[in-house]
Amino acid sequence: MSVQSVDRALDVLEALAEHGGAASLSQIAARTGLPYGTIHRLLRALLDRGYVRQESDRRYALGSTLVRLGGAAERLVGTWARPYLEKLVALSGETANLAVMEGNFVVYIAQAASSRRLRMFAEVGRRVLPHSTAVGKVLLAARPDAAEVLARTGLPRRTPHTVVSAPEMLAELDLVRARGYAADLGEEEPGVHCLAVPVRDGDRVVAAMSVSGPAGRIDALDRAELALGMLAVADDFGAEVGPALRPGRPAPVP
Amino acid sequence: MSVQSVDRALDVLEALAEHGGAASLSQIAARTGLPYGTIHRLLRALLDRGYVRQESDRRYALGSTLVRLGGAAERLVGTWARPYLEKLVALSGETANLAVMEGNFVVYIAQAASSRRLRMFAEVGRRVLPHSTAVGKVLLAARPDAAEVLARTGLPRRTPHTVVSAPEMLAELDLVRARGYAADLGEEEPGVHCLAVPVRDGDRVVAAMSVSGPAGRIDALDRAELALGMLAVADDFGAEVGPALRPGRPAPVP
DNA sequence: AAGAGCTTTCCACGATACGGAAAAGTCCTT
DNA sequence: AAGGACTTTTCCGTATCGTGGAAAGCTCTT
Repeated sequence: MSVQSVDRALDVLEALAEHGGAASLSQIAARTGLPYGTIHRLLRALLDRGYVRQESDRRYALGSTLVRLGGAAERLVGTWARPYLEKLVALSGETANLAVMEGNFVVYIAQAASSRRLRMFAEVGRRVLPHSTAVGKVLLAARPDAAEVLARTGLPRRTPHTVVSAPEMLAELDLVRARGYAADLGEEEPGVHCLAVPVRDGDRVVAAMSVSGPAGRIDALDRAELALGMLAVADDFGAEVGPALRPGRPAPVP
Repeated sequence: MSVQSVDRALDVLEALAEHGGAASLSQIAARTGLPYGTIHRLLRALLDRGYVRQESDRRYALGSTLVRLGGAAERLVGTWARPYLEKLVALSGETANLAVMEGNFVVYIAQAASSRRLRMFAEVGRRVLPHSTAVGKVLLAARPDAAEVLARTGLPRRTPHTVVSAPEMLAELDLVRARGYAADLGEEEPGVHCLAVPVRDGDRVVAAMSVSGPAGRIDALDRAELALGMLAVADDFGAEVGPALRPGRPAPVP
């Protein structure tokens, strides 16, 4: 139920992105499994529009049109979210993020950085699996099909603390639902702890907001109290812009 | 020599961007001239991949995948350009930008900010008409079809200093070609002056670099001397990464 | 100089996207 | 509330448009 050539063109773009933004035709072929002729034709189409540029060594790289388009998309999402994320920064002193579910992945779509010297690096645009992050757990906890998602993605170990057993994760999701927030205690990145709460549009969870920082500083905070404050911010945000984040369809199966 | 459905899908994305990132199906139809059924099918394909989101009022908006891709593209272009832009900042003390021509527009694709308190705001991703900016004049001066571009875009007045007559602008472009750099003396934004130089790949101008800041500070500098320094930096940059900026096709006519 | 590897072009086939038109849904207006 | 106008979504037969294998053309090694 989609357009083959568009789908493949997007595959090509994403293959480029995963190669750090630049790759040769054969590298793209290896990654996408598409025939050379096809890739070349798609690249020409993207080239004509500035979505891709060709370097002097014939490799292909993501082009400047994407900078503009991505900027527009980011501004769109960012303008809505910024004031609320800044409230979270004020509340916690740590970097705040907004994330949504995209297929089986979690994508960070906006950020407000803490003003502290030691702080989380910008990760707007980053895609991670849900099982090893606080935002992921919140989003997963809201899905009736959480078990299937985990079955599809697996629970790869990211650090010694990552929860790698599906039943254990499902039990933790019950806990998340019960207390209304999720924690990540160095499960995605060693030494980095996070707290996340759901953003609701009515009774539906459409996104998650989190604060993250060095383990020591996060653990020094009263977790339940901070979560309470975060929930208030997230509820305000959800009431204002929730509908705009609502996904078009339930869950694309890979 | 391109793929119809990919081309149209990109038209749809760009139509969305031009509507401020969100638009209804019929608005997209009005802008692209494509039949409803076709647009709907393309939107579904983009929806499935997260390039577009559907809001609760059924309007379509640019999606979060674009944030990720745009970020990757920006990082890519930025990495190449940063060291050179920073040299310009060191040279002038002002914010430096890299811009390319995209169709009839000028797009800023990278920036290095001045460390001064009063400085230009980030404008990566911004699209402006060429006649009212220093980078625009440099890029226009390099095109044999400058007159046609001006005829297509017009020369809308942005400030009291904007040059709004095409013959006058063409005369100024001659001057730009002759002396090798262009100036914008408050023609795009009141009180903001810029100096721009071409980035060459061989004998071809593929981009422009500029420094911009408050009128007083820019005017205090020796313009010819600064331009000379900037040209040296731009030539180095062009020699290293010029080919990657080379546009794929001449100029899409709107 | 010649080869190996990668990129680009070509072309006949048929799968795929097209798009008009009808159905379904939504939102004003009376 | 109910009708009507508009917008969005679905449908389906047809012709077009994209497909991909294979050959030609480059470029950089051995």
